[in-house]
Amino acid sequence: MPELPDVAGFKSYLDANALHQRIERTSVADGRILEEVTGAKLARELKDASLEKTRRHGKFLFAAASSGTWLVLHFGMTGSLRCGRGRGAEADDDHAVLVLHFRNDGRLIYRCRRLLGRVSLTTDVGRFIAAHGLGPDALDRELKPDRLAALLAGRRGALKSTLMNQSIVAGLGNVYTDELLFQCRLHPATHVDELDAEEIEHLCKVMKRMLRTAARHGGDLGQLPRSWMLPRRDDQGDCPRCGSDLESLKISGRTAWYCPRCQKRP
DNA sequence: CGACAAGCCTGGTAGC
DNA sequence: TGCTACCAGGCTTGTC
Repeated sequence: MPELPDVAGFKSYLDANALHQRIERTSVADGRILEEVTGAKLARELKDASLEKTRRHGKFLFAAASSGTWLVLHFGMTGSLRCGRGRGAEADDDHAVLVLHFRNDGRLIYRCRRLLGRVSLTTDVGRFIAAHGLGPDALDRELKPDRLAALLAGRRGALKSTLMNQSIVAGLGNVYTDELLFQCRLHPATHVDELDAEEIEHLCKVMKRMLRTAARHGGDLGQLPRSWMLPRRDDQGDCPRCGSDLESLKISGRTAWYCPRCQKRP
């Protein structure tokens, strides 16, 4: 379930392990993850180049190759990165879908168990973001409360699905949206048009704080504050605040977990 | 065996 | 009437 904090973790991982190494060859184990690019083109563009720096926007990770192109990684629900060295580094990895083999015998492995992730190339990150209709990154400094209010203005759907809409704000998924609603004490069925300006301002501040905290830990659930609901988000879970059993319901086809006592319907 | 989880795209439709 | 926003369904596969 890679959302913004998890992708931020992949970014740090790639930065620490896979930059400035010359790429000898690229292999694609399953072409279904490729978007508007062929395996042959990907290999051609990356051969003899090295990854020099990375950028993240929402749930997308971009890695600049020295050849001038950007490798675009989206992780779907089950994607992740891993680096290996030596023979057999990916032999034990059934879900290695894309592998960059470096000259120094290291490799960057993009894993994707359910093949819902996407790999692409772009020459212009800004244009890619615009073409995919992505809204501002949820941690963008320019995304202040009044800007969020403007983005939500005129919307009438459920707040939860609206926050998960990547064309409005990029980065939040099902899991962190539940946590955000929990921290704001908003019932998951709350609709956007029920919020006043003050509530949107609070929502914005809590969203930033939550995502910054989670991103610092690379989305590692074990390191999140004890006051958070997220690690308990299942039918065994109880509310870290009041101890009530957590409940779930479906909002736009997605499971929403919440505390029935702390998150009252308005 | 069928249900379910997740992100996101598609297509039908509800609502202004 | 016409457009947009909304939402259910499908993709995918491992797990229960």
